[in-house]
Amino acid sequence: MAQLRRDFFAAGAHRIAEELIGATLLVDGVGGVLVELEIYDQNDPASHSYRGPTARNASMFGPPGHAYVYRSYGIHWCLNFVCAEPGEASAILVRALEPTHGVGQMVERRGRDNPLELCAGPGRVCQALAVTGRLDGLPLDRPPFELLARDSEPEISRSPRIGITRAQERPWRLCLAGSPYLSRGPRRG
DNA sequence: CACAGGATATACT
DNA sequence: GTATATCCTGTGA
Repeated sequence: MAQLRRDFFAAGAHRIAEELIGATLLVDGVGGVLVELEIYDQNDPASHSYRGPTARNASMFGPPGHAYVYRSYGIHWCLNFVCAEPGEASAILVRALEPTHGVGQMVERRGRDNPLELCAGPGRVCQALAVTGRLDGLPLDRPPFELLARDSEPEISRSPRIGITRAQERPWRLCLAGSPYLSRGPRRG
């Protein structure tokens, strides 16, 4: 598998997200296969970047190929990949992984061992991979991050995004079709 | 199934 | 300043 360079992200988030389903994400050697992603672009009322830069979302307006990590509901962390298309600040939210590397460490960090729930949800992914605000703004092609391109093209299913109230109709949740590691079933948005 | 937990942002007074 | 909403999850009913 080839390491993805950060200029891979200097394109539209929609196209990039399709190419990332099935790729492998590691943080300090711990991680797995990306099976669920959501797209947020600047023309999107549900995106943090919609109303312009703030202290929290500054990374979304920085160079593509970097991480945007934000605190969710005051408790959890959520990891995004910053993308860029002309005139936009867009990002891809990592919602679920299929655990493949360092499963023991993930179980230890999460305090739970159900493999189907280890990384099924954006907050769980960050807990299992020890992603916190200290990684906000860091490049994705340097340690502790590692992104490996997929070997073959998977079947992708699209559905509405989760946990938002605006622009719910946009089918910008991308899943690896049939994966049991999703944060929710492939149906029902 | 309902809801607490609690950072960050926005919309009000 | 207060109030309300949010890219969520574990716990207890």
